[in-house]
Amino acid sequence: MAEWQKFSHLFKREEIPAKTRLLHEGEIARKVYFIEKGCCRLSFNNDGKDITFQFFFEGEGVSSAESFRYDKPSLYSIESLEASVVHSLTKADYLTIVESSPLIKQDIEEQTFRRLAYVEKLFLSRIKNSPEERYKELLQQYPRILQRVPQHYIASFLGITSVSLSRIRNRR
Amino acid sequence: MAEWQKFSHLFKREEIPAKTRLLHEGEIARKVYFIEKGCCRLSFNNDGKDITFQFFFEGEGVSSAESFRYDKPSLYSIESLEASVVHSLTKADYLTIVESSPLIKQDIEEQTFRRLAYVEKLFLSRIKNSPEERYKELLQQYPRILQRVPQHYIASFLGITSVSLSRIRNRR
DNA sequence: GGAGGACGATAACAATTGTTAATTAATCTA
DNA sequence: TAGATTAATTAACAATTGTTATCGTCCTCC
Repeated sequence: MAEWQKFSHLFKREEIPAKTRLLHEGEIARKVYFIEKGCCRLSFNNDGKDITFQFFFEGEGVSSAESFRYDKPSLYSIESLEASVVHSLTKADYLTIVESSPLIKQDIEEQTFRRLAYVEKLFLSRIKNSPEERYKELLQQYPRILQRVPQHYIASFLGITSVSLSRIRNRR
Repeated sequence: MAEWQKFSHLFKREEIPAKTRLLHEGEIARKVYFIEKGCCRLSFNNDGKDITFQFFFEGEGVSSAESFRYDKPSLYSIESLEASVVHSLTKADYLTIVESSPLIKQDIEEQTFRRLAYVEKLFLSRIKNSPEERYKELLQQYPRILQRVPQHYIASFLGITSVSLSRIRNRR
C-alpha cells in the first residue's frame, strides 16, 4: 500500500546470510520483517526435532505475531533459508506508524484477518489430506516452494519424515 | 465487554434443537452467533466423510469469519450438538455496531487477533503431536469437551477414525 | 413400549508411515 | 580442488492407523 512509503525511513535494511535466525523460539519478537529478497521459514523444536511449518518469500511480511504484539516468548523461530535482504521495523516505530495513520491501522487489521483465513486454510488442508495428497497439492499450487526449498524442510512442512517424502516422490 | 450491552436490542434470541445446522458449508454466512447455552461444532465434508475441527461452548461467539466478512461461500458448516440457545446478529447490524462504536471496533480487532493466535496454536498442536498425544492433551486440558461431545466427533477432531480412538482409549 | 438408528467396542487385514542404517549425491568451505 | 559435511535415496522391519465388518447397547421418536 502506498501509504507505507511515507514511513520508509523507519525501516532498516538488513542483509542476512543463509540459515540465520532472525528470531529464536522462546525469545520475544522485537521487530517485524519485510522480505525484499530471499526466503524464510518458521520452525520450532519438538523433542529435539526441528519442525518447519511455514515459508515466506519476497514481498511478504514475517513476524511472530502473538509474541510481537503481547511481548510473549515466541512459540517458534524465524530463519532465513537463503542469503536474504529484509527490512525491519521495531515495535516502537511500528506503534508510531499505526497511531499516525488510520489507513495503515486499517491495512494491518485487514492483513491480520487475511492471515487468520490463511492459517485456517492451512489447518484444514492438514486435516483433510494425507501426506501424499498434501505433497501433490503443494506441487500444483506452490511449485516455487519445491524448487527453492531443501527437501527435508518440505517433508517437515508436510508433516512427514524426509524418508517418507522421498518414498512418495519416487512412487510409480 | 460492557459496551456490547448498548446494542443488545439488535440481537435475536434463537432456540436451536440438537443437530441443527446454523450454517451450511458452501453458503454465505449472514449472521454471527453468541452461545448462551449449548454447544456447536465446525465441520466440513471431505469425500463424503464428515469432519469436525472445532467446538464452541457457552459464552463463545461462532461464525464463519471469512465467509461473513467477504460474503464468500463458507468452507465449513456450523451445527449445534445439543439443544442450544444462541443470540444472532445480522451483518447489517454488525456493521452498524462496528461503525458506531470505536470501542467495539477495537474489541473485534483484538478478538480477531486472539483467534489467529488460537488457530496457530491448534495448528501447531496438530503438527507436534500424534493422535494419541493429542487425545491425552485434550483429556488434560479440556475434559469438559470429552464429557459433553460424542466420541466420534472427538475422533474426527483428533484427526483419526472412531475405531482408532476407541483403540487408544482402551490401550493398557 | 417397540423399532430403528446411532454409538462405541472389537477383530482381522491392508496400507502407510516411522525408525534405523547404509549408500550415494550434492554442497559447502578451507 | 579435495575433504568434509549435509542432503537424498533406498531397504528392512516395526508400529500405527485405516478399512470393513460384526455385535451389543443405548437412545430417540413414533
